[in-house]
Amino acid sequence: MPEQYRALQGFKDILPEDQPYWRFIEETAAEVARLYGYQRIDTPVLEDTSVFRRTSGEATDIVEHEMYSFDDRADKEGRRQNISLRPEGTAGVVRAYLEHGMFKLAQPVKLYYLSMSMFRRERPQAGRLREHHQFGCEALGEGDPAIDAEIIGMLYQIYTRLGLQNIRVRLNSIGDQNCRPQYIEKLKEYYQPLLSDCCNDCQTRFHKNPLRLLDCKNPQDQKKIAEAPRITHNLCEPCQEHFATVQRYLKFYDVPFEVDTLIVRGLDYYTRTVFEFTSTVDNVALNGGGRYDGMAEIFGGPHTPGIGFGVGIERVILEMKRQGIVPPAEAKPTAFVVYFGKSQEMTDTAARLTAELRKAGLKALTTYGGRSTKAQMKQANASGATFSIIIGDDELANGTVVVKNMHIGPESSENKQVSIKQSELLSYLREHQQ
RNA sequence: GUGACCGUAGCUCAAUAGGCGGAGCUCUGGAUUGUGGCUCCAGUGGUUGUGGGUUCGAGCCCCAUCGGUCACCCCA
Repeated sequence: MPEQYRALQGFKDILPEDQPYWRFIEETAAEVARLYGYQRIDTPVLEDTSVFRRTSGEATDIVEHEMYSFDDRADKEGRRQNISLRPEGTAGVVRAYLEHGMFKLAQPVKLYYLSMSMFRRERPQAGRLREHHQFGCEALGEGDPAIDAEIIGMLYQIYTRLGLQNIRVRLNSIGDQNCRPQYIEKLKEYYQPLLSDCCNDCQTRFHKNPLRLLDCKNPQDQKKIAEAPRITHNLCEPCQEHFATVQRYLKFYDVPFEVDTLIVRGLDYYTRTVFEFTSTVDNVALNGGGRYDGMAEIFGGPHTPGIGFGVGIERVILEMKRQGIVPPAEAKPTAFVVYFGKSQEMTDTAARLTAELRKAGLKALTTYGGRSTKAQMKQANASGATFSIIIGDDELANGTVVVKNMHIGPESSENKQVSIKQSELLSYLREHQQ
C-alpha cells in the first residue's frame, strides 16, 4: 500500500472490532444524560476561527499552535473567511445557543453532544490524536452551584455504568473576574523573587499564563508550588460560597472527589468550578470541564452562566481496556442459510428464504457464489449463528429445510437438527431462538 | 515544537557471524462428490517502508527520507 494512501498522522480508522466500545459508551452516556434532562445537539465541525480564538484565549496552546485553520475560498466580493476545525466542543454549542435564541427558552438549557470530532495538531502519542472524539454536556443559563454538582455527579454515574473503577475526581475553583486577577497578582508577587531559580518553562509561564506555574512538573519547582498561595484561600465571598455549596451537593451523588488547588485547565474561558477526572494509572485526563460564566458575553450575547465538560472517548476506551472491561458484543445471527447445489431453483430458494427472515426482523446471513458444503458450514459456524438453515435437493423437492442447532457441541448426544416445512421456518426460529 | 526507540506476509513474530526470506494465526481448497467445531494436507499472500552507500554478497552495517510507537510540552 503506497504511503500516500494511508490515514493522516494522528488520524485513526475506527474498525469494526472497536465499535462495540463506541456503541457502549455512546449509549450509556446518552442514556444518563437524558436521565438528567439533557437534549442532544450537534454542531458543525467548522466554525469561524474567532469562535474558538475569542473563547479559548489567544495565548492558549490550542489556539496558538494546535488549530487547523485556513482561509476559505473567496466569496463574490473576494473576501476570504478564516475558518477552523473545532478543537473543543463548548464554544460551538454556546454559539448555537445564542444564534438560535435559546436564552429566551426556560433556563437552564441542557445540551449534550455525542462523539463529535475534535482536531488539534499535536504530536500523537498514547491517548492523544489529531482527531479525537468527545461526548460532552453543557448546561446554559444557570449559575446555581447545584448544577455544578449535578453535572459532575452525572459524569460519575456514566463512568460507574461503564464499569470503570479507580477514577480520580479532582475539583477546584479558580474564582471569577473579581477575585482571580487579585490572586494572579499575589501569585506573581510570590514567584517574582524565585523566578531566576525556576525552570525555563516557568519563566515563560510567569509572563504568558501565570496560573500554569502551578501545573509545572519539573522537580526543582515542586517546593515553590507547594508553598505558593492557594487560589482557594483567595476567593471572593460569592465564589467561596459557590465552591462550598458545590462540595456539599456533590456528596448527594456519592462522588469521591478531592479538592486539588493546582488544577487550572488549559482554556481561558473557565470561571469558578473546574474539574478533571483522571485515570489512577497514569493520571491522564479522561475528561475536563468547568464553569464558563463569561462566554456568552464574548459573543455579544446576554450574560449567561454556563458549565460543561468534554469526555475523550478514545481515552475512556483505553482505560476500559486497561481495566479489562468488555463491552456488550454485537448480536450473533439467528440463522445462516446454506445450500447444496447451483441450480437456479436452489439459489433462488436460498435467497428468498434469507430475504423473508430479514424482512421479519431476524438477523440472517447466507453464502454467496456456490461454495462447497463444508466451506458453507464453516462460514455458518464462524458467524456464530444459532441455527444453520440447510437446503439440499431433497429439501427442495418437498419444500422443507433442515434447521441445525449450531450451539450443540460435537460431544452432545442431543438431537441437533430437524426437518421442517419452509412455511414454518420463521415461526420455528422465533420459538427456538435463545 | 523537542527527544528516544522501532519498521520483515492482512495480524503476531523468526531468519547463526553479512551468505538461497520462514513459521503460527487468518483466508481459500481438500481429506469426507449433502453438514461446522478437533485433527491432518495443500495453496494464496513479500520489490524486507522508500532512496542511496559499503560489500563478491545487505532483512542485518552506514547515510538520508517517510511512517509508526512512546515520552516531553500541552491536553481529552
